[in-house]
Amino acid sequence: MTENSRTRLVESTRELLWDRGYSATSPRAILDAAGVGQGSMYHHFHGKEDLARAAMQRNAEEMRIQVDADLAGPGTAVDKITGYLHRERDVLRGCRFGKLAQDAEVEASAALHTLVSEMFSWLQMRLTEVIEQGQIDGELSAEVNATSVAAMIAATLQGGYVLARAAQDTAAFDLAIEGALELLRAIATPR
Amino acid sequence: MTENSRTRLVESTRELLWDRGYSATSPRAILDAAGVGQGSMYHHFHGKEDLARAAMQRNAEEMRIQVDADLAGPGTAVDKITGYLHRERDVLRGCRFGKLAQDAEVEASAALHTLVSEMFSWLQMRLTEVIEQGQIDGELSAEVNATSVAAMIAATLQGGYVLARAAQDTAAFDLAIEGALELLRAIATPR
DNA sequence: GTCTATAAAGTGATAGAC
DNA sequence: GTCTATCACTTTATAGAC
Repeated sequence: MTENSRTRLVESTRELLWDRGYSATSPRAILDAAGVGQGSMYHHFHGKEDLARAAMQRNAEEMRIQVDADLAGPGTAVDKITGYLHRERDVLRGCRFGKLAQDAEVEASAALHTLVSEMFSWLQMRLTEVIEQGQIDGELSAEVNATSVAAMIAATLQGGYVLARAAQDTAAFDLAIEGALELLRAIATPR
Repeated sequence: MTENSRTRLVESTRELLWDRGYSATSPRAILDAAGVGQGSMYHHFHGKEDLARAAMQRNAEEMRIQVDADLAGPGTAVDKITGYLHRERDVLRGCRFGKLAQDAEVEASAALHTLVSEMFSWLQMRLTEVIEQGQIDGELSAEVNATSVAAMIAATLQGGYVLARAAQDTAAFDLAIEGALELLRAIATPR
């Protein structure tokens, strides 16, 4: 049972980080959610920042597995990106990393910010690879810059979360994704 | 001089809201930045929320004027949207409204959330109008859904801010914008 | 109209009992 | 390894002097 409190702390932190971000998440709220005392947290972790780091590392592991599952599957580049963008998401809750990227206290913490930064640069690299392969295969126009299209896709996803949250309606997210895919198909050669 | 303290409070709040969001901005920080005492704030406003509302209303006025200036100018639909997307921005500071859309305390306040929500629905409406006019003029393909392309453009902008902030580098923002414009031009008929 | 003093509650962290 | 008690500090807000 030695690892049970630790795990519960990390899982509670992951949920609270997702809903309220880092700055607005108090150790007290984490302890209440995990159902453990304060001493337990300071035994397993150095403090709030250290606990958040552990939670974000778990998020990164899961995210990489999910993205790889979407992008490494069979089909064309458009199929892969469509699969990635259409994956079921908790849209109104937002992106676990996107929310933290905007958090001033995360930005002020090198340890925390690095995790966010690396996640997004890895994602854009993976998307770029898929688009470049599509160009090599003659599926996508070689005229476009693969890096910028990859950035546009990652941005549409992140911005879709923002628009949906502003409208309190997932429709805005779905529309943005649809728009990106419509335009992506416009640079695909009919086969 | 009766309005001087009030104005200074609103302006300081606008800056702090932009940098730290709503939850993380304390009345104390606002007072320090404005250089006025606490009684002054509670004389002019009911409290933190009321002051934030006044600051966000000012932001909304400015935003509408700027967007109208970009989109109501001369040129084609692609020209207008290119002008809007290429407007000089303080990218690493992010979007005044996008940041607040993600703030849990803003979402919990009907008065504050409404301002964010109305801003984004108005923006998407204006972008949709421009794209629809481009389709009527035969400049843009009638095949695409104007509403979804408008959502994609708004999302690319918001997401571009997120990516740039994550990378601490405006290049990610510029790439995303470039990608969106490349694809937009792909549905424009050469003239 | 603006100030300072103060309050009650919450913050992140430490101490020490068990 | 986990608990509760406590700390110094900050939060949003009110009271009352000037």
